[in-house]
Amino acid sequence: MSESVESLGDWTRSDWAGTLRPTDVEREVTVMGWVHGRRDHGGVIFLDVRDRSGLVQVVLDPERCAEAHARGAGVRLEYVVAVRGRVVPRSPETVNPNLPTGAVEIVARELRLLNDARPSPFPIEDAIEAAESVRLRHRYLDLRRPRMFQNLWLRHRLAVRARAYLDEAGFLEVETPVLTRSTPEGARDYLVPSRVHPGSFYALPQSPQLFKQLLMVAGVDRYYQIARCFRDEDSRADRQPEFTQIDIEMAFMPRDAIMHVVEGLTLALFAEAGLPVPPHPLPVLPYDEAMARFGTDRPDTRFGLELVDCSHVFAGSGFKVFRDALAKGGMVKALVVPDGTGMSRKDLDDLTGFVATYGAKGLAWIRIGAEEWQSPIVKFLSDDERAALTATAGLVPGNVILFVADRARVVHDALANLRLRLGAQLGLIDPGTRSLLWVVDFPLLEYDDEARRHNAVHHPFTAPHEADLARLESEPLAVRAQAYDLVLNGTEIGGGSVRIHQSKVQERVFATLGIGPEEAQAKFGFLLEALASGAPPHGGFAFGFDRLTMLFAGEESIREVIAFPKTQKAFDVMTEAPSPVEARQLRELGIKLDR
RNA sequence: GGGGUCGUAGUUCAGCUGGUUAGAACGCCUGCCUGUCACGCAGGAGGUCGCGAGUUCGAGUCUCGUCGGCCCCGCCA
Repeated sequence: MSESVESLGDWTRSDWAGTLRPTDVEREVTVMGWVHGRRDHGGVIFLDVRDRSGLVQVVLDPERCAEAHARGAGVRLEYVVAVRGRVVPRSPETVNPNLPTGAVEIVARELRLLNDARPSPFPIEDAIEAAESVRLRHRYLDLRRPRMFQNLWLRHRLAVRARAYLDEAGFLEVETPVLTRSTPEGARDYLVPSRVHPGSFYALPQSPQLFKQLLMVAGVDRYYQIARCFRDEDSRADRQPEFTQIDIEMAFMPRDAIMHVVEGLTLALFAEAGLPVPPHPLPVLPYDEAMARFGTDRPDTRFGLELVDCSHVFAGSGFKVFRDALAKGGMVKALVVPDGTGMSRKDLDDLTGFVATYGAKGLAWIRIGAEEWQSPIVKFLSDDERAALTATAGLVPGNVILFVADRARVVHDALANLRLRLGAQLGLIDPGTRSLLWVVDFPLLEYDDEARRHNAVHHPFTAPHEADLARLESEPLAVRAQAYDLVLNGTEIGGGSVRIHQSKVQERVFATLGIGPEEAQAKFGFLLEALASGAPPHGGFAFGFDRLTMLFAGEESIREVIAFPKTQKAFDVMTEAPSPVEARQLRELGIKLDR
């Protein structure tokens, strides 16, 4: 076929294929795109020509234009064509109501075959789902599908809107280095060997965190960047080794003012995505309350089914599992399923297996009947306990109450995930509603049992609440951070904090984290020097841009909103990266492989 | 690192209790067809059943290992 391929010549497109309407009738148009469908009736041939806007039917009529018809005989699916012709109305019985362009068609006057194409490994259709690895291997074909183009388009619109919004608010987009310094905090770094410094490595940034703080010291005052970030950790449906943040930092702003700017941007992005703008100002939920009510710092508040703390009920219980958990400083919490009559014994067993993945050793349950309680554990409960439980949990017949007893961490983890599963399973979530809220007042530090030291919950540059600062050394775990997360439908779409801008405070936090002065100097000396050089009060935020776009697009994986994503093993099946390199390249870098 | 699940034609899948020639649809190729739009009709090509061992007279099917995709735990803001 390739010998019949023609040049584009001086043709230019006059119209997108999918935009033609009856108002275009009688116009001479030129459309260009891919052959999406071909119906050859021996005489007349119909071509569906597709571009990113949609498709339009082209008629190749041997009586009206023999040459175009002859060319059309050799055309196959996904060949690239340019068509010149007249837009005509279709006769009433040939109108296709399933197509936006279905009331018209183009009668070809000239057809140019711009390129041929091998058969596509999968149909270019939204409705037909090919295996993801096949789609990724031929991503350029996958992206021809309307849904995928819509996702790219939405992502683009959101980026444009974010830039416009921040520009109007006085922010500068500043690029920060991609080749930077490894900092052993946080996630594993992607490393890049240095040729001119053998044995030394750059790290790809996990975020531009330190650079944006330095820009505040520099007096930029308001910075943003749509920044690529890298983390060498295992992927998930919502995690890729490289991902994008809308990264923001601003100076001379207290926490609430920063949150106000971020909130304004978020609402603007909702509008840009064509979604109803959530009620605002947004609800603000303290971390402690989020954990108590939902067991997680990113609650999905589209439905109830909140956790009920039953610890006080079982303090001296005859049920050993509960009593022991409490004696060890743990807790007993429960979910009350309003109508559990449809839950079988097998359903309950499945849920037990489910909570086990989060470390819960069991899931106790009681089925509240009109006459009696049905449960393997009911025989251990006293009348007083039953009365107290009924009052605490507001139990009524038909309920099923599900308990987890363990350390707080396990109880919350298990019940938070169980709550989400039941919410979905019981149809408690109205897919039309959206829950957008702030979670604030995170603890500054958490205790790492294994390493036997304190870790920063957010990162080590997060400012403590001023009121809590005095307790940093005496009661470190009681110190709240000036940090804030934005949560949409139970997914964290971004987070930020007021940063420490005084080197004395930064040194105290480092000390509490067990980072001595020498180590701090070695790892973050440049930051401490900058803080000592007139750093203004400042803080910022970072949106997970992929996640945000995913949620707005209604997709279940960020791979659907990333043009060229990697597999779970961080492999690019199209380019086959990563790949082995030439021995010479390794020699230049001074690298010897074990194998 | 661990758990689950999947892997059969280009694609999506079926393939029973292990049984001799591995099927369907779509796509592809050839021919026919002047109003279709999931066009239609006739014919045809196309398979390392992911890979490797093992059990067996015999393995797509059973066992073990291994590789890969996806989901999850660990890890990770």
